[in-house]
Amino acid sequence: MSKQTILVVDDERDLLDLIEYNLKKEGFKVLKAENGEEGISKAKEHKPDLILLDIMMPKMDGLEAVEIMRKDEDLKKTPIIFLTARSDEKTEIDGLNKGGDDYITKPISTTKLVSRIKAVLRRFDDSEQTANKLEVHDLQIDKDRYIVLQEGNEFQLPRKEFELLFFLASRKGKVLDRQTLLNKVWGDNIYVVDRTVDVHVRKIREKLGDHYIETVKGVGYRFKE
Amino acid sequence: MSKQTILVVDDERDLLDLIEYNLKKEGFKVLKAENGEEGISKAKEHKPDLILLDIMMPKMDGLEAVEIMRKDEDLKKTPIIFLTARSDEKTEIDGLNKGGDDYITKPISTTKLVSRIKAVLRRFDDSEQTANKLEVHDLQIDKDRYIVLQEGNEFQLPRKEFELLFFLASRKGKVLDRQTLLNKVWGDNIYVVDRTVDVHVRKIREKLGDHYIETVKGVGYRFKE
DNA sequence: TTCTTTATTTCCAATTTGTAAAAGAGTTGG
DNA sequence: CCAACTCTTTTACAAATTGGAAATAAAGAA
Repeated sequence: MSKQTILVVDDERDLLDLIEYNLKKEGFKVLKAENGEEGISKAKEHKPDLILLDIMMPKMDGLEAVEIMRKDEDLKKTPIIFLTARSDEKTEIDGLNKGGDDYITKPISTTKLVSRIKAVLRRFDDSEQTANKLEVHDLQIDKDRYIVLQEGNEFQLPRKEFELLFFLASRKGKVLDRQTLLNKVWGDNIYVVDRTVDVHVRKIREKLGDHYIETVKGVGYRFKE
Repeated sequence: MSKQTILVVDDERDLLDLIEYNLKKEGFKVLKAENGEEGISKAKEHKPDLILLDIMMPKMDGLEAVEIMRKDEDLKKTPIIFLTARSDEKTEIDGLNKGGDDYITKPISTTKLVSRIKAVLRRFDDSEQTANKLEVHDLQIDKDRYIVLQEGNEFQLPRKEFELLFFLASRKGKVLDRQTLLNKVWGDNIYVVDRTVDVHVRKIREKLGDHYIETVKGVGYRFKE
């Protein structure tokens, strides 16, 4: 496995360095940013595996930053751990509602920090990497171009439909329940009703025909083998 | 799968009832408590699958309660979701450090509440550890695909029939009485008459032939060895 | 035979999915 | 910045399937 990258966003430079030192010792690649804006731009640029985000910062605070990140397609699924001073009694609590995945209070025990990071990364690790091009039945699904070819015809599916199709097709034959699909395709911290999956399945069927995705009643959906 | 139990601890009786109503509608079993003490004792007694815990309560508040629960062997690993009023700016943030697993602010959208609960439960569900493929006699039973293969022919059994067959086959040779089958296949707190098993056995025999499942009169059924 | 247990059928209820339509978000181009 | 689009999500209702209870028949044991 290649080195995992962690972006640390905090306005205290000393703390930033301390964290960097400890994470590097653990074999992570570390990026630093000193405020929300810088954090966002570095996040977009480097797509880190995890973001450590201070809540209290000048310019743009952590909560604002999260809201923006969660709207970004690429960052939507990136796990975020908040850092917060224990005495921040006024800090908004709903950081987790806004899309954080864990919470760590300062002062920080570096041991704890590392183990929390590893725990969160583990939770988000979907090791199941697949190639970017799939050929199944008479379909060619190209994730680089977000395009589906069916007997020479080119379909440009909307993002969610495409990703759902891609995920199902990459696990051909396996029945996947709605919750799994939501977690894997939509992301772990996105909460939508599971019937949303049905609607997308229907739209895919509408465009490509209904012989690719099979319904397994009471269980979920399966890409035909 | 059997019904999952959720313990809701909150001092506002109206809210308690509202949550109960919505969770029951979703098929959860619901326990209620109106303060921390009651919450702890009910938690110890019933070992719920998840606890929804209000932070602000008279007598013993949610954070105190969590601390105690986390010291209890049985409750240590039970996921906890905190409920908190949006305006509780003074509420201690470190609930999550003390062992909370998610945070929900009031006023509560019941749709969101339910999906968060399901997400957390899912994260904590480590039950899926059994092999998913069985080969017995001339049958291949594949739980990933929810498919049974018999000499090249593919059967797509309805869920209950499939699960019953899978369960029996995975305990080849062992006689299982109806009640056991009901508990294991239907779920612990589902109450149906035990003749239901007979009907499903018959349907399986109808499709795959009656030489797989043997009747042991007065006792139950056995998958042929 | 008679009593008990299981097999089988049938019917209805409950659950699950399909479908359409509307509301909500986000984008794009003028 | 607005208007028009497209995409996403929710909601409501229809359609399809599954699951369960009851009734009757058949089989086995005493």
